[in-house]
Amino acid sequence: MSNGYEPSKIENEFYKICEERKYFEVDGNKAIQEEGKNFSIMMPPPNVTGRLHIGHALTFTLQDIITRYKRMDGYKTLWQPGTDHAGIATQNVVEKQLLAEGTTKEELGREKFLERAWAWKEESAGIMTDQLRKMGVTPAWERERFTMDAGLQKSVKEAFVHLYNEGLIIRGNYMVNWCTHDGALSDIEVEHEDHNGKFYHIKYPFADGSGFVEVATTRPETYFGDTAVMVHPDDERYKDLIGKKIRLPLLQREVAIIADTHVDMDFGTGVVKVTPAHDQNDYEIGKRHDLEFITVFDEKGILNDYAEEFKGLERLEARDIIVKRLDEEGFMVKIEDHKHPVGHCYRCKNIVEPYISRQWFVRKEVANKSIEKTNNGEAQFFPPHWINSYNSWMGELRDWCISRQLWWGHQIPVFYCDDCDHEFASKDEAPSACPKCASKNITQDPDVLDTWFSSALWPFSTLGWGNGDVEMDKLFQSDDMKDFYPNTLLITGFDILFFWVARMMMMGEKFNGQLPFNHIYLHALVRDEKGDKMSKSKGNVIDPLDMINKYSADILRFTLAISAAQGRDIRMSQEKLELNRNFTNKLYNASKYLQMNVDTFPDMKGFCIETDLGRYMVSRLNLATKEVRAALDEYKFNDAATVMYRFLWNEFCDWGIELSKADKGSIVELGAIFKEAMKLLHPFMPFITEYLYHELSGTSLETSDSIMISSYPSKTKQRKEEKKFEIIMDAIVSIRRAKVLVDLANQKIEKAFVKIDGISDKDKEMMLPVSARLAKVTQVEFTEIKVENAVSDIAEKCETFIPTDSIDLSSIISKLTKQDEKLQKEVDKLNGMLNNERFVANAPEDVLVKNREALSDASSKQTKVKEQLTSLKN
RNA sequence: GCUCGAUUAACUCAGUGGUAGAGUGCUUCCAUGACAUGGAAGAAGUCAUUGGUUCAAGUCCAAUAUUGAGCACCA
Repeated sequence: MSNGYEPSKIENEFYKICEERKYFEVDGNKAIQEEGKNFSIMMPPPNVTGRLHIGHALTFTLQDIITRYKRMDGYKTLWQPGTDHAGIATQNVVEKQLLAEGTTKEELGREKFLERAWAWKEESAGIMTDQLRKMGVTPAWERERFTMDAGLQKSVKEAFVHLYNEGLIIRGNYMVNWCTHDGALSDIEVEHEDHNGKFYHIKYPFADGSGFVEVATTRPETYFGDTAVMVHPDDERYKDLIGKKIRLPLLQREVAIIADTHVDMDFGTGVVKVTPAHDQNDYEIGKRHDLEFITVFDEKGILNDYAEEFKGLERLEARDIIVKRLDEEGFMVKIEDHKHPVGHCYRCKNIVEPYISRQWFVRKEVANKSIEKTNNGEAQFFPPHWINSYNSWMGELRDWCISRQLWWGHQIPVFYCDDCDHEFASKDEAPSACPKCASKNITQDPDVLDTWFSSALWPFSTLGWGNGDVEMDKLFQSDDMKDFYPNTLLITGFDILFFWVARMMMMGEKFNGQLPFNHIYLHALVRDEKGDKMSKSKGNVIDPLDMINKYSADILRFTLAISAAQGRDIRMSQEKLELNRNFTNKLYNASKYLQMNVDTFPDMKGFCIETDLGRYMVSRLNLATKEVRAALDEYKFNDAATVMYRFLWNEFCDWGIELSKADKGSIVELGAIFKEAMKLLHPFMPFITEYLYHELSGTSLETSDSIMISSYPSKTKQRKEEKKFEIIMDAIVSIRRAKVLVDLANQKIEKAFVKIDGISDKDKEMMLPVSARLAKVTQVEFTEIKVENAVSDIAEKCETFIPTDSIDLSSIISKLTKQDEKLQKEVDKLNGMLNNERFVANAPEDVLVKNREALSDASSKQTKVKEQLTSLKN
């Protein structure tokens, strides 16, 4: 072990071996699988052309920890990997590439463009999954899927056609969110952000020439589509104007002044232009008042004939030109600064327009049963408060716009007959004839589905649902749906609760009659050390791959896990990584110590631990095992990691190893215990634990099984030796404290006396060499009485005396006085409680017992302190 | 505006009605044969504020303040 631990080499090698041995697959742990124990978790498919970022690192680390835990705990385990075709994102990347080559997708044509997109997908797909491998994660790679692979194309069609035939997918002309670059977007794909815009006050003259009203708008370029002007019916200022006609500025078109309570009299001028084809509210008003819907620009945002002299201009570029003309013609009253929210496309950041368009929608009723079942507790959120967000979003659910004007994606499986206009949905790739008139002239809808439509099916489409016979034998086992649906757990970020989780819930329930998950764990955001969001523009991005190179995957994983408290954002910093690097260093050195003394160590299984120290450490390991399991079962990753940090460093190293220096016979046992602890830690730090385990066993991964398919520690019983060691440790600390009093803290001293009651002679005998070694005293002696001419320390379970000629009385007196004050406080508090009749009457028995004991301990300790003080003062 | 969080040691954060916890940092000391990426001892708290429930509140309830997120939104 002398040449040190080289994480990068070990991590790559070990990963490769384990993957080749198919440990990650469903039956990778066949030898330890227990009947009826199944565990399944779906990887949220990252974008196929994406790059690993710190958020991925967190989510996949947590998923891997749970998966490895379950796999070692005897579960038949499926962690389903895959990537997402990410419609808009990927198409935009390919379009940019074309642009750089001086061409466009239109020039290329749909078929060639798709070839390009597939080629790009093939080229970059491996990058993300290779980066995942660097993290040391263990999904069942042989079952890796892509949301547009042949099988999933089938299952998407299956789902679509089913919903279509039930009338739950409909096509209609509605107002949608329109990005002039990316086309229709669903409501959640629009990000609202405050803009420092302008408020343009424009004169709208009466048609009869008798004056004007002042109308305020933030989007003057839409006024060509005005089909009314609106005031509040109760507004005294404008009451008489209702019914009057307005002639729109620069145009000959006349519109009526109508009244509607939607108007806020106190905002702006109280007069509102109504543009039903370009504003969500106006759309509703237009329908209410039976107004004309005039669309003034095309799908690319280019103004049309209605804009008359401005025809051909782009909507946003036209704004200033229009305003200038209005001003020249005397229609402009004033321009104010105005802060207001503006919707942006979540992919390209373009300003989104409300736009009337014919699109496909999934009706919101699809979700009804999933909402009901979620609230009946069929699926459980971690942390639980997320159900509130889920419910509030579900409560305001609107029809989901699923058609996208893209080429990259699942083309909508609806066909139109060119001859009889019949419309039908079909699972066939290319239906040959119209089912109504048998015409062969049929055309498929050119649009594709929202990426999230295929993602919504992920928890079951990957289990073979709707896949037909595509790669049946390779990808699936016959019982997959039975074994793995509902998925045991979903781990993902709260940022895609609506995009993805809610949609999976509705689709999963709809097609399988059961919600797709038992547990849903939503993790928080990873921020920088100051608590700021990481972003490229701020330059505060921590790249997980850099951190793996600099530290190791183990250290990155452990740091993320120990920071992952439920419901709280994670502050990531190099400092934290360094602390955990120190921890791995500690583990490495502990192994080195063990091996300096003994060459190889047995496994705990079937090995009898006989020494006092061994039995004590086993007891502590058992406690740690119990706590780690409990924490993992509740997805408290931070608690589990903290328990192991504490056990391995503060208990095993600080006490176990140190005590073993006085009892070399126990070292072989400590090694066995350490090896078991490596198994406990393995899900968090898979590589160094594997390495140390084999080092200490005298084996190697190349020639023997990995601990990742060995049984997870399960013994949780505690032993009576704990009491004994509490006393020993108390005595050692007490002697060390007493030494500080005579300024001999780290020097070896000749003699110390310890006064302990209620301990057997045999235990005393065992204590002597141990305490002498750890407290650095040549000779420790027991005493029944107080030792004169000595400094002393009063601990929980004992008193210590160090004889000395030169005692600095003042420092000792001040220490004892402080101790006395503290004890007095404690005694007072406990007395107060125990003298309170109502407390004694109401508190449970165990609390009473505990408090009585605490009181008697505290007051007997205080008595000793007081005695010391008196004798010193005399 | 509505909803959901957060507020605990100098810092980062745990905390499950029953005497307030960890790591880092700080103070003092130690290069002892696993480890200075280390070891020992210690100091450090009005649990944001104010009420309430309870024998008992950091923990439950209400209000306030500060702060973060999500949703909605005024042309």
